[in-house]
Amino acid sequence: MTKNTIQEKRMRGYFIQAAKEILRGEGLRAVSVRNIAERAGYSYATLYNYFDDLKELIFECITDFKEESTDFVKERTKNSERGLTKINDIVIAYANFFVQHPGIFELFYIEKPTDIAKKQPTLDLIYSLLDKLCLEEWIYCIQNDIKKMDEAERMKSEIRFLVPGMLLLYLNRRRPETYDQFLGMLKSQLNYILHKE
Amino acid sequence: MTKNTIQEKRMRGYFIQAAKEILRGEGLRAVSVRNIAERAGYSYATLYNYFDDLKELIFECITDFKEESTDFVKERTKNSERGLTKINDIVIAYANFFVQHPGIFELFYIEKPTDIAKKQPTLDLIYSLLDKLCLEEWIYCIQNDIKKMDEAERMKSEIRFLVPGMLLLYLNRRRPETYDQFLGMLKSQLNYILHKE
DNA sequence: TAATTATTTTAACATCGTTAATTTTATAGA
DNA sequence: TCTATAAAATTAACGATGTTAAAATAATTA
Repeated sequence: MTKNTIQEKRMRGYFIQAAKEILRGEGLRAVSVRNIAERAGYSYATLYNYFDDLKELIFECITDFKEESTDFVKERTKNSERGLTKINDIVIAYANFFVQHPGIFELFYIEKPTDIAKKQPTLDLIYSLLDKLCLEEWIYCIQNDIKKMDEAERMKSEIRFLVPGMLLLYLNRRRPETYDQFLGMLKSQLNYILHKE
Repeated sequence: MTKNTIQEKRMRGYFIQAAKEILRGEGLRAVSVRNIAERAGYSYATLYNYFDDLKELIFECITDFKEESTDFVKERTKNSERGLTKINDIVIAYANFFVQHPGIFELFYIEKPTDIAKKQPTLDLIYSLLDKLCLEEWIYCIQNDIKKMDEAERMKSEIRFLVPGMLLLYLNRRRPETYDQFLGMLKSQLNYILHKE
């Protein structure tokens, strides 16, 4: 059944593209089978010729968005001074991406995968995304004796929980209330984690 | 319309009770109007005589669960040595409560309030819950010169984001994979936050 | 007991994801 | 080019969902 022909891939692409547009614009709760199909220019049942179910389609979007976020962060930090400064900037850019696309945050961190089996790699992808974005700079820091290995590990761990935690409270609970406050808080937390003695 | 008679309150209580049972047992996605009403012994439309909509009922449950979590934490930490040790224990007990009741975590931190206006106090409640649980001990620490005021503030802030962040990744993304790993990580992070110099 | 009010229930609507049956389109062989 | 067959897309339908309006029942009052 999985012929994976060019046409088949193209069709999948149409639906994925449509789903991504809705996700980006209106978030996860605005997505529906009929919604996506209409935007893709097909009937709702046609979708099921190319995806097992809606979940499969949605999770296809994740890998796409993962690359978008990676590009976004890299573009924004390509001129940052190497080392801790760059790590700082990467984390801020990463958080910024999700503030601009709350629907993608939902997808990455909140949406429950009902059937976990198949998507384990996808979950790994998300969990290690921020780590991967920073990896190169952490290596740089260790090689240049800016931080020790175990220090770096602890900081990575702190940041790994800090960012989703702050985003969750800001995007879903509006705490703090303004973006400026959010950014200020993130910067101060980061500054403290990275530069404490 | 809001007569608030005893009978009216009783009726609301029946529905709230039913909703809480489902939330506790099967989580938010298992909750439905017909579901709750059946468990409460009434028809589904009767619910709308006592609540504007399902959301209102669900958010009523939050205040109830808030007290349950407070009791849970207090009971679990009443014998802890005062000061940083007790703060440590409170945070761990708090996290533990949500691990045992993931549906309540969803309600507290994840579920999006579509109409924010009315529930602003409820959101404050959640945001400051852990802070409140620890407040007494932080005062103790400051008064006994264990920590300075600004140090304490920074630690409170770190913990405020750490706990939801870790819970989000563990409960919704199964990272880390086992509860033991989760607990170990939480303890090590807490230990570092509270005792770093 | 009769009339009125309050409460509860049933019926209905629009939406959702998904499947089966049906129609349309494309392909193959003559 | 016409026809038989395979592939693809569409419509119809099912069982859910939250919510509202109309109908039926129960409680209260005169």
